[in-house]
Order: sequence, then C-alpha cells, then structure tokens
Amino acid sequence: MLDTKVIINEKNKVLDMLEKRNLKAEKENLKDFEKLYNERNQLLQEVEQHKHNRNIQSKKIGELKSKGQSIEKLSKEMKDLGEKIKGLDEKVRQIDEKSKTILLNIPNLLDQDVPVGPDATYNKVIREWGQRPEFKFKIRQHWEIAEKADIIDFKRATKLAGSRFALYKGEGAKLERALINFMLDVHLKEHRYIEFIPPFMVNSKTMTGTGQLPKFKDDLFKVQDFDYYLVPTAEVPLTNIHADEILEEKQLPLYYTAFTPCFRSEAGSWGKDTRGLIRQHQFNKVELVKIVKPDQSEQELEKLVNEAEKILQYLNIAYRVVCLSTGDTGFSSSKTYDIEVWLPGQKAYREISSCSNCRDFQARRANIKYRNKDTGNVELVHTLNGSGLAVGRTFIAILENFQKEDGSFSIPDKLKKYL
RNA sequence: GGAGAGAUGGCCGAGCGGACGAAGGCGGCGGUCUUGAAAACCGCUGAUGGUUAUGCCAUCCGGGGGUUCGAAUCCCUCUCUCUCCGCCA
Repeated sequence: MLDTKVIINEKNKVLDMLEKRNLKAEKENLKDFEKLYNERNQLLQEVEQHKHNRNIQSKKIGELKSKGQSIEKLSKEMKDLGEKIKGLDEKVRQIDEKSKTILLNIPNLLDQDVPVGPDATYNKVIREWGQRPEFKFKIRQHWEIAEKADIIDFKRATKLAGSRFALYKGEGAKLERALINFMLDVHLKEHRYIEFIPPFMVNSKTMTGTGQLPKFKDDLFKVQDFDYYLVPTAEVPLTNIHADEILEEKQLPLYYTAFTPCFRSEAGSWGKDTRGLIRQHQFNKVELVKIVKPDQSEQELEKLVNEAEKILQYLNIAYRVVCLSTGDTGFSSSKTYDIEVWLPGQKAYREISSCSNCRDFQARRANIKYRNKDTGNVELVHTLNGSGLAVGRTFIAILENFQKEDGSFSIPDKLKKYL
C-alpha cells in the first residue's frame, strides 16, 4: 500500500511507476482516488464541526441538568444533529471503503536502479557463479533420473491428488528432508536467523498484509467455508508476525526463517512446465524474512541475496543473479533479485529464489512500525523476503547437475552428513 | 461439544452514563544527587486522521451494531482468551 499523501502530492511518481510496470490501464484508478480523497476531506471537515458542536452542547446539557433546569428544547435539537452526523459518517465510511479498494490494488513504487522494460526480457544479469557441467553422454531430465532411481512417483501422486503433485519415495523423501535441514542450518548458524514453524493456513487479513489479497486471490487455495487460505509462501506468516505492533528500535533488524510447504493454484500457467517437479501445486521452501529500519533495507537486500546464494555455493551448483525489470517486478516489491540455477536438462537458468525489498509497502498494509529513538516518532519498518531456497527446485538441480552416464546421480559433499 | 468468566495505553491494572484518552503501578525518557553507577526524589511519556499548524479539532478502551443530548461504562452480535466437564492426536 502506498502512502495516500504520495498519491495525492506526487502523482507523477505513481503514474511513472504504472507506466514502467506496464500497467497503463490502472491510471484511471488514480483519478478516482484523488476525487474520493477530496470529497472525503470536505465531508470530514463538515462532520467534525458538527461533532465539535455536539460535544459542547452535551456538556452544557449535563450542567443544566445538574442545576435542575429544563433541557427539552436543547435535547430535541441535539437529536436532529445526531441524525445528521450519522448520515455524514455513513457517507465518509462508503468513500473510505472505495478508496481503500483502489489503494490496495496499486503496486509498490520501484527503486531508481531497477532496469526499465515491460517484461522479463529486460531483466539484467548481475553476476554468474560456478562452472556449468559438461556431459559426454545424453543428458537426462530430472524426472527421468527420479523415476529410474524410484525416488519420485508422479503417476501415483496424480491418482492421490491430480496433476502438479509429487509423491516423494524412499531416498527421494530423505533427500528432500536433508535439503531442508541443510538450508535451515546454514541460515540459523551462519546468518543468525530465528526459526519458526508458522500456521500453513492464514486468514484474509494476513494475506492482505503482504499483498496476496485482494488482487491475487486466484493464485491462492482457499479452504471452503472458512476464512483460511493455504500459504503460497512462508513470507506471508513470517512478515505478518508483527502486524499491528510498534517495535522498539533496538529489536531491529529481525531475521526470521521458516520451512513450510507452499500452495499455489498456478492459475494462468496451464501447459507450462507440466512434466516433473518444476511447477507444483505444493512445494517445499525455506523462506527468509527481514524486518529492518528504513535506512537499512538497501544493504539488507544485498546481504539477503548473498545468504541465499550461499546454499548453491555450498552445493557447488552454477547459478546467476538477475535484477528483475520494472515490468517483471512483483506487486509488493520495489526491487527484486532472482537467483537462477543452471538446469542441464533444460539447458537453461531457472528461478530458484526471489529476493525482494518491499520497503514500507507491506509494513503499511500490515501496520508494522517501530519507534525511532532519535526522533521519538513512530515510523513504518521496511520488510524484505527471499527464498533460501525453493527445495523442490534444488532437488531438481542436484539430479540434473550431478547426473551420471548410467542415469544415477551423486550427492554434493556438504549434504552427505544429512543423509 | 456443555457450563461459566473475561478482552482497557509498551506491560500490569482501576474505572457509580457527563469529571475519562482514561487512576495507580511497572517499564521508557529527561533531570536532581553521585567521582561513576545504583537507590531515592522531581518531571515527561499512546495512536490515527484533519487543519487556517510551536496551536487547534475529530476519532479510538477486542470488531460491528443499538439505546442516549451524551457510552470504556447499558443492550445485541461476532471474534478471541481463560477456567471446569466431556471427547481427542
């Protein structure tokens, strides 16, 4: 959520952002918002004047009554005033509702240094790491390797649930679990994160806090007849832990991590990545969330990416870091780095982590603040999140990068003690 | 699932329909004292919005609604928490 004052006073900034995000159609909403804002202010001044009068007169009635004097005439007047106030209050409420809806659907402002372009082809490669493996035999896809090793049963997963689900079996289940523990250990011991196991279902307020609702409800799974949604990422519960709180400055920065399954409807991606583990309705992820002081968020984003990269470095798998273009940057983010891992089967780099600085966008939605010790004022915190990493895709990367001619694969040294 | 109790500021906790944005305590901040610290003492210490802005105004006592000239206080309703009984991984 953007600051109302920015939308009103720095409208060009917001228009520029919508242009760069390739969302020209949403510009109309800004005009509506401005109109509603002015209307609201006018009504507010009117109704507050009436309320002021009521407060004064009510006090007077109290005094008259205690002296035993008649209050009938005044009483009648006040009753009419009360009705008037009620009507105006209702009008203000309706305007608030409308403008809130608009506000909740406007994406975050973008950082100055985000590469400008309407889509992912404008993403900018920041750095590459590692040696891509060369194979002298016919390269296999991860699902071929997994099925040969009997560690994932896609067919029976479909029987149990449907398409886009996997049934990990035997050594496969063990490898997945090893990866989770390995990742968590690195972040806990080397990066000083605090581990959580959050609810895997959250309510709509929480989903709104991080920006999944109201705009992206089609991407979510909702539990029938309850105000529960399956989490699409642990970013949602972790970031909202301190919703509606005022933190002390000395508590910051907060580094939170959690392993959770993630549930996504993948609406709109029919036909994409239909085979294998790449795109599932349910996948495991270790998530990193930071809650920091505003002047720290830029450097914390760089650190966050490094922390996620560390996992692939330890596993010795080639990857590159890209900065997403203005058109590809997510709704809540002001700047996003993706880590893309090399997948020999696809001969392509594929996203394995997405690290975003959301600045005060989520903090304003979720109402997360801290007391600035210097100014004594209450200010919004900045929030960041990143995958550290997507476990299923790391599983794929291991199978494909460490495959052998006979169709088997080897395990990176760092992981061996977890198996 | 049945019966009952409760939700008040950063925390604890008081609050007969007008005195209440709210006693008291703790914590925090500033000061006196001290070589320094502690103790003691004194003072200050909520948020949001509006504004003609060192000020003023409005709103907020779990959420929503009602009664009333006026609600933290009375009524309805929802959510959550706690206690007892039952069931259960």
